[in-house]
Amino acid sequence: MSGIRKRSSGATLRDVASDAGVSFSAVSKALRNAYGVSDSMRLRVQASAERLGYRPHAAARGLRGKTFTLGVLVSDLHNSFFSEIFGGVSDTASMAGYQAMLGVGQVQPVVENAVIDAMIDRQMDGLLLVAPSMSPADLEIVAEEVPTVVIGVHLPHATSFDTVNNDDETGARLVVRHLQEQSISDIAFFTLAGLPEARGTTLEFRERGYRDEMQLLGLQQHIQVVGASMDSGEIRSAALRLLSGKRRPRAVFCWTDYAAFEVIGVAKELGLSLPEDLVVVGYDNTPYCALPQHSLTSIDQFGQLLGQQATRLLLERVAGRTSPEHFVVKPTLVTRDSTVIIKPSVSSNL
Amino acid sequence: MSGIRKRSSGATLRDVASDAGVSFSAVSKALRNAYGVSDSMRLRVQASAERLGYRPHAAARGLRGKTFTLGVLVSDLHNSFFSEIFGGVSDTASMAGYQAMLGVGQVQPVVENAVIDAMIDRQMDGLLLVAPSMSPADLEIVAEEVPTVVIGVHLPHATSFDTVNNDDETGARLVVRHLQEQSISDIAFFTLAGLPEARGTTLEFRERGYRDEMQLLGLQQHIQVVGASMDSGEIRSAALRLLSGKRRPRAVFCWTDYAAFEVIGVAKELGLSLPEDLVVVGYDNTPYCALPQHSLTSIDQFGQLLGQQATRLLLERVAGRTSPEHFVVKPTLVTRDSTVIIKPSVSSNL
DNA sequence: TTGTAAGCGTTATCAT
DNA sequence: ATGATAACGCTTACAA
Repeated sequence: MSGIRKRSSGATLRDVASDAGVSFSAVSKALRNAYGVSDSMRLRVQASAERLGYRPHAAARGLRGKTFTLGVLVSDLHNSFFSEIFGGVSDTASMAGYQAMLGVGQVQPVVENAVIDAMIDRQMDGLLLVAPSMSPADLEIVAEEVPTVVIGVHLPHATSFDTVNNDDETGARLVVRHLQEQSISDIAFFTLAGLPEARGTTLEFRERGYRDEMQLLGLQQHIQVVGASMDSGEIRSAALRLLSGKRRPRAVFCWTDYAAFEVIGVAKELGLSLPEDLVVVGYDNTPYCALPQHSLTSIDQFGQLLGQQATRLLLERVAGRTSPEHFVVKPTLVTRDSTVIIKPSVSSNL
Repeated sequence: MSGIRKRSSGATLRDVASDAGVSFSAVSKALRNAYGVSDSMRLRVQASAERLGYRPHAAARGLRGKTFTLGVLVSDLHNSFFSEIFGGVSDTASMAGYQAMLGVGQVQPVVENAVIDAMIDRQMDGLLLVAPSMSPADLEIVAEEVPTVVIGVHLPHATSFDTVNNDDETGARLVVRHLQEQSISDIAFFTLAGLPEARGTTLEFRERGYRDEMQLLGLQQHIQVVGASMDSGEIRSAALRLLSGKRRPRAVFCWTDYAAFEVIGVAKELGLSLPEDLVVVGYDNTPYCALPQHSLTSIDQFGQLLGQQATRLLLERVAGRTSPEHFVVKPTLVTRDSTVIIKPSVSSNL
C-alpha cells in the first residue's frame, strides 16, 4: 500500500550483474533493450533488477547519455493557464519515460537566463520555454545548445527551434466579431505594457487581430488601445482611467482573464452594471471565468493541448529532428453572460 | 545586452587548467574555495574560468558531490497559494547557489511517488514537499533517503524531517471569533472531502480549530461541517445543497479561497445577497480575494515566508543537520467587505 | 601549497 | 550474443 520503494539499497548495475551472474555491461544493454541481448538474458537481468530495486542513476547517465529530463520555463506561476499547459507537458513526457521539471523565471529576463543556464548545466535533454520574454536572438542562442520548443511566441520562420501557439490573431478577431454581432461597436483593447520590447509576442498578435477586424467591420474610429503592467494596482488604475474617462468604451477586451476581473471590479465600484453599461471579455478561459459572479466570455486556447503538442515536438527534437515545425491551434470563443445582452426571459440575476 | 552566455564552448576543468597553467584538480579546489589554494592561484584560475566561460557540469558533479538542486513537489499548481510559496523557495535557494525545480504530483499519490522517485534519481540534494497527500510513514521513508522538509502537514513529532506550517488551528479560531464579533453564530465549515485518509493535514487542524472555538464561544449547536472534493462541479453541488437546504447557515467558512468563490457564485444564483443574507470567508488570501466582486475576508498564511523558512531549513539539513525543527507561523485575518455587516454610510455597491 | 590518482555509475566501442 | 574496457567531468583522499 505504501507505494514508496525503499531504495536506499542503492543497487547499481554491478550489483544487478553479479546477482544475475552476467557482466555489468550486459545488464546495461538488457535494461535499455539495446541490440544484442538474448531473451533469456534479458529476462534474468530484469528479474534481478526488479528484486534488487535497481534504479538507474540519473547523474551517471547524464555523464554519458541522456538524463530523461525536460526543463520547462514559465514566467508566471500565478496564471493558471500555465498550469494547464504544464499538465499536458507532464503527461506526455512521463508517457515517454521523461520527467518534466519546472523552473520559474520571474519575468525579469536576468532570472530567466539564469534558470535556462541552470537547466542546461543539469544536462536536461530538452527545454520548453513558455512565453519567454527574451529576444528571438537569445532564443536562437539557447536553441543552438539544446533542443528547444517555444510556446507563446510567434516566430514562424525560426529554424533552430519549434514553436507552438494558439492563433492569437484569430482569437482577437473572434472577440470583435462576436461583440459586433451583439451590436456593440465601441470596443477597447486592454493590453500589457512595459514589456522588454519583444517581437512576435502573443499580445502583439492579439492587438493586430483586434485592429484588423475593427477595420474590416468599419469600426476603425472606435479603435482604442490602453496598457498596464502586470501589477494589480497598475491594472486597476489604468482600468479606472479608461472607465471614468470621457471616452468610456462600450466593451473592453482584455489580454488575459485576470485583467478582465480587475476591470469588472472597477466597473462595479463605479456603479456600472454589467453587461448593460459595459461588456468585458477575457483571454485564456481560466476556471475563474465560469464563476457566476464573473461569467466571463473568454477565448479558450486549449492549454493542455498546447502542452502536449509542444512536448511531442520537443521529444522529436531530442530524438534528432532538426527541421523546424510550427504548430498553431485555433482558439475558441466561450460565450458567457458577460457579453450576452439579450438575455432569455427567465434569467438568473448576475 | 543579450545576457545569455554562449557556452557551447563546453569548457571543462581541464581546459581551464591548461589555460591557467595549473593542474585540473587545483582548478576544482580554487573554484569551490576549498582549503589549500593560494590567492594568486585562485585569481589566475578564476580569470581563466571567466574567459573560457567555464560552467561546472552538474551531472558530473552529482556523481561525486552535490547537484545544488532542490526538488519541490506540489500537488496542485492551480492554487496560487503554492505559487507564492515557490516564490519564497526560489529566492532563498538561488541566494545560496541552489536551483529549485518544481515537480507536480497531480493529487494522485501514485504520481506523487513517481515524482519523488524521479527527484531522488536525479540526485537532488534536498526535497521540499508541499502539502503532500502521502502518509506520514511514507514521508519517513522518503526522508530517510534524502534531506526533506514538509510544508502543510502537522507532524510536530517527526524526527527525520522538518515541517513548516501556518497555525491552522489558530487561523480557524480567528475566523470564528471574528464572525462572532459580527454577531454571527450560525457558522458552517466547508472542507475538502475524499482525501486518501491522511493524518495531520492542515484541513484536520482547521476543522479542529473551528470546532473548538465554536464550543468555546458556546456555539456548539451550530457546528456544521460539509465536504466536497477538489472538483469544481462537486464544490458547486455541495454548496448548493448547503445553501438551499433547510439548515442554511448564516456564514460559511471555506477551506480555501477558490471554494469560497464558488460558494459566493452559488449564493448569487440563489438570489441571496452578501453579506446581508450570507457571509463567506476563505483561506489563503490569494490575489482574487481583493477583487471588489469578491472582497473576500480570508486568512493570510504568508506563503512566501513559509517558502523561505522551509528552504532555509532544507539547506541546513543538506549541510548536515539531523535534529528536527518544526516551524509554525501565525496566520492573520484579513477583513474585507464579505464579512463586514455594518457598512459605512457611504457604501459602494458590492 | 600544489599535483596525482582513484573512483562515482553509466554508455558505447571493441574484442571475443 | 556477451564481456572487457575506455571514456564522461567532477570530487576527494593522498602524495609530493
